Amino acid sequence: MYQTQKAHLAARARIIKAMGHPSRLFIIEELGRGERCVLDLTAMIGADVSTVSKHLTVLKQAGIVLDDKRGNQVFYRLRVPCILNFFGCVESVLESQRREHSELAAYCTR
Amino acid sequence: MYQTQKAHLAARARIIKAMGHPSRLFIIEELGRGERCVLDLTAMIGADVSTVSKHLTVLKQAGIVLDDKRGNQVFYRLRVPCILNFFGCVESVLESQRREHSELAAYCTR
DNA sequence: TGGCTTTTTGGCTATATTGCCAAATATGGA
DNA sequence: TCCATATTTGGCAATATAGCCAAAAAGCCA
Repeated sequence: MYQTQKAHLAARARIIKAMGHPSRLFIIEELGRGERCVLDLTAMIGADVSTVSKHLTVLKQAGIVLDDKRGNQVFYRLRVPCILNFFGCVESVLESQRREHSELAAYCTR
Repeated sequence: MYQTQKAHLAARARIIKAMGHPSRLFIIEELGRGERCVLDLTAMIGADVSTVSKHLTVLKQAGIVLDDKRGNQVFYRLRVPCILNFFGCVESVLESQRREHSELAAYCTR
């Protein structure tokens, strides 16, 4: 196995792993209906707020969701519409991360 | 959240979780090309045979792969063609498990 | 039978994940 | 400013996961 292939597999695995939890899967489905704040999701899931917040952090770090702080609340939404077309979505996430990285790189040398 | 929804989410999560590892993702892709025995995969992955065997067990228990013992070797293959159409695949796996369960139930009462 | 190959299992350690509580942080409003 | 609300962070304990080695199990062939 090549090193580049390993890295690619690890990147995919990171995203898929982030989806591999019932509460996070629920969050993804719910965000498929529209943006939600942390307490909304917490009420639906029925766990501690801090737990839900950490799940959201996992999803954010995997590049699956985006957050938007408005006033007191933080609204989360899907970064890419993942639910129906998943493996394509893994690629979309990776691609948009690559885009972001190259934007960042371009910004730094500007 | 309803109990049935929870169970459904947990079932999905189990399958996705099984895919959330680089070596297992590699195995899935490789099996997408055709059946492979354990040593074939082990050589490609470059880990201990026992490690690869355990990854295959995880995939098997998740309903992602099937095994077929022929003589000395065990050949693994995908149970459903997952790679392109993933979320549909989650459902296919679940459905085929349901089918299997109802077959089993029918068998037991026969 | 005995030896070789292939695969699985048991056991162990290291590491990661999950979930809670408590505390910190941030924001808006009285 | 002070308080209430919303969210995140730190810390901890319980549990799960990953990887290796050694050993067991199963099949083939001489």
